[in-house]
Amino acid sequence: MVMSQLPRSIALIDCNNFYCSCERVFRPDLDGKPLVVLSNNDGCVVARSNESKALGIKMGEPWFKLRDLARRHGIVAFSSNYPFYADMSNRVMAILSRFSPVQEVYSIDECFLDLTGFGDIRERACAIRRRVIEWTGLTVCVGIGPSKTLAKLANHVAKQHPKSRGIFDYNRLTLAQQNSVLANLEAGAVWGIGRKLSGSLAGLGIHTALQLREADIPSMRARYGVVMEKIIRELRGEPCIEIEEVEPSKKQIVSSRSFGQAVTGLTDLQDAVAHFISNAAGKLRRQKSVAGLLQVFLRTDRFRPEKPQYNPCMSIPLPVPAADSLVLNHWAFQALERLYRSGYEYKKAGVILADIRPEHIVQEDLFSVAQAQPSTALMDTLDKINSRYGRGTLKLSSDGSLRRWEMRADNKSPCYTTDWEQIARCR
DNA sequence: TCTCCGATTAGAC
DNA sequence: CTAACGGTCTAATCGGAGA
Repeated sequence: MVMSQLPRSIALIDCNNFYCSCERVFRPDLDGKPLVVLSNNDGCVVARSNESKALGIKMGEPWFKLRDLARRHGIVAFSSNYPFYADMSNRVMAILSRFSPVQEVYSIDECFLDLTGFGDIRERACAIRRRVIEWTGLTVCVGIGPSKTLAKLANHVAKQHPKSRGIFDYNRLTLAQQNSVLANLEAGAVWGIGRKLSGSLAGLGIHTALQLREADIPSMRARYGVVMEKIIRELRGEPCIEIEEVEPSKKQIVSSRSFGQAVTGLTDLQDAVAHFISNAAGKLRRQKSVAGLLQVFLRTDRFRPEKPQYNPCMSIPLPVPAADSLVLNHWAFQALERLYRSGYEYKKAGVILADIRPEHIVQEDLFSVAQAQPSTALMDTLDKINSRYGRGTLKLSSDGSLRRWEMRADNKSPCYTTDWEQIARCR
């Protein structure tokens, strides 16, 4: 017997204007006002409410260029509050996970659910929306399609058309309707097609998602590689990108920051680097890995080309792979001392942990005296205390005591959901 | 000539 | 008042060094 394969129903659920909506949940007085949330250092716009989008504010725009517009329209700008958004995200993801056994948390505000085989998909999508709004105050859109790429695309359509009321199921369309949806979408709206690629595609006369779907796979693959082939196949309804239920462990961990003010002295840089190391090493230990390579880099202000520029970087292969903050910090300081030149205004610094592998298969140096990683126990204790009493309760003595490099954050909301002290402070 | 590596690029959010 | 332009991550690709 030949079974005709029903298309899979993959849903992409995405919170609308996530960071702005989080802020609004606890500030209903801001309903109807244009809101933006700024990146670290209050640098760029990374989230906009509908009112801000209507004012023509673009994603990633530098905030200082918008000061005038902001004053004229009473735009409210929040500094980003990541612990708060992360907590709200966890709540949303926990709710969504009840609607399917197969979930991939794709980003802080998005996840894929496999809804294949559930009876009334549209009813299920409605239930998802209702539940998330009721339990968190956040609004989500649900896009459904036979592949992740088409689910993303359906989600995009759901967001664009108020008529869809937040839900769009590509699988329910006739072939003619599918064609018309794709014909009305720019190729650049397809997941994986960014600025450069849409420009290049336009040169080939490919402007719409429909034209991209119809493109010749062998020649597109020859020109652009495997990724493009997968995108085209997925647009044709052939799933090529699997749902990843278990989060793969990181292959690289970066901790870096732009400074609130230019930094010139070595001690300030050491202070910042110690902070980056404890942050990165903490993440490394959380995923039970060790790093074999450490990189340290410094940056001057690239937006001021008239000032002397110096952007050095140093890689240190570690004699024994490590996750110990003290060990990593030791090597980072060695690198920093070699990189540092006085007379420059540093605007950013960071560390990168690479060559990452699981901690348990670490091969000890054959000839070293068996010294079972001296401060593993110390790091263990440090991690436990910090996770119980809050990040930054215990830290390296050289970490963050000077804080001259600290970021700008002029309008940060309280950590409403994660910090009792700050909850007490709101009315 | 082939392979491996680091650096660079492109994309996502 | 002024100056002010993010952070993390992956995969693919490229080009040079070394086998």
